[in-house]
Amino acid sequence: MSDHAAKAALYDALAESAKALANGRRAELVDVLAQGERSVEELAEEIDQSFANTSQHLQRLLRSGLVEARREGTRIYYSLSSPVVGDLWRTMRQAAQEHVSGLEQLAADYLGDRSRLRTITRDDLRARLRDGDVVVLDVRPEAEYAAGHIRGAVSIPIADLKSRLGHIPDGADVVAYCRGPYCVYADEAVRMLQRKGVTAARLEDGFPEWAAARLPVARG
Amino acid sequence: MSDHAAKAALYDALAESAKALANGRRAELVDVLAQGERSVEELAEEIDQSFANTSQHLQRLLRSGLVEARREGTRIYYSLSSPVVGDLWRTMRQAAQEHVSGLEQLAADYLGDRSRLRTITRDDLRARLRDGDVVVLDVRPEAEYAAGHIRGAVSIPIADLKSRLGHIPDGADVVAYCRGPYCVYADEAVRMLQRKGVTAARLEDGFPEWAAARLPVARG
DNA sequence: GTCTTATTCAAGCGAACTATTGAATTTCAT
DNA sequence: ATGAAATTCAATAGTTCGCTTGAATAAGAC
Repeated sequence: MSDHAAKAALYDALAESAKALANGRRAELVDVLAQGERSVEELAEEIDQSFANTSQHLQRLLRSGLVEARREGTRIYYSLSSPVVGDLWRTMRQAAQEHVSGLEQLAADYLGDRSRLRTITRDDLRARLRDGDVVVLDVRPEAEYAAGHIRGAVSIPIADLKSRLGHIPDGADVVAYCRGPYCVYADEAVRMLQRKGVTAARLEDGFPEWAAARLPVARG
Repeated sequence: MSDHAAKAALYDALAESAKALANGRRAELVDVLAQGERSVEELAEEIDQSFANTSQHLQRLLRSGLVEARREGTRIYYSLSSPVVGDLWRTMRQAAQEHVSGLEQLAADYLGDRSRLRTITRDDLRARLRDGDVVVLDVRPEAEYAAGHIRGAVSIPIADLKSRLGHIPDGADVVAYCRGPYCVYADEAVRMLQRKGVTAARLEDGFPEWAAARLPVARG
């Protein structure tokens, strides 16, 4: 093998990890898997695709080594192979945010108007958690809360929020969070709370970013 | 537009930054551009491709927003749009290192046997620079040294090393570095020095990694 | 065993990607 | 203006990608 053929082959292999994420559906899959392991069925539901297509994308991720599979009875659970995969997804998302044109508009199309949605940064939330003057709501599905959440947060899945509004103490200052910057649950929660007269804001991003920043987390 | 169509469009856009890097030749281009701006001609030479093909890949990177172009007379110089692009490339490379199977073999095919090549980490080099008991050699082309180098390093492009071996003081302890972990210049330099009886090691990676770690750098 | 459920496999087809070729464009120098 | 150099454009062909459809497996329940 000539020298530049060997070099080309090496860089082709390095590009494999990018190829694995070079598809919107696979990006969605990784985004969901960053919350914890999932079965094919759950994943297909999350990304609005057929089983066969979802399975195919998962096979591709599996071949790239970025995800792992585990069989449990009749179900197969997929998960990210390591934290570096989450890093890759977040870095790639940030690069897109800074450089891909038209992204803001697409985000607005999906998320709606966020201009009236108060947001706070991780550092702000951390400081306020230390002061203890804030109620933090994890509005993801319960299983995701169990797999890991911001230390001190309470689990109220978005679907249950309406019926549990009474549990929010009067005059509370609420911060809601969910999966990440493009997750709609926290937006919904904040809007619902604001309509009820509760002071509420959303964390700028989600749990994976919190954990990646090595801020305090808890499980179970 | 229905909700899951909007979501799909958003994630498609987020995946654009990965698509831009999802090709070995474009990965090589970004790797070179991480050293500083280059003309199309220089880039085509570096990645062993035709002008037309190189230009095409650059257009694609341009469309993704990851690189910028600047005209100077008859030449057009490309450069990375921001540091986050370098972060993306390094993260993606690390993900490939950890998860893409067969990569080690491909690296060995290109780089040859590295088992006799002493390597030192960034932190080690930093400590030894503080103690002042080491000669650091930047063996990249001179223009790359000028665009930025490890503070305290001396520029001896690999092509000039042979004729300047006399300048290495007797009994010196040398560390050579170049573009990154898969750059061959430092390997060559260390081998050449070791044959001459000089104690030499290569930095595990290259200048962009040093700079990204916010270790001391200099210019000019 | 048979049935059911979860997942994968296999084939097909339109779309996008990649390298090649040769012509066209832009800028500078004469 | 004319010519030369650097780069891009346009057309092409082979390859891979991505979604659909329907059949095939694998594991557990009956």
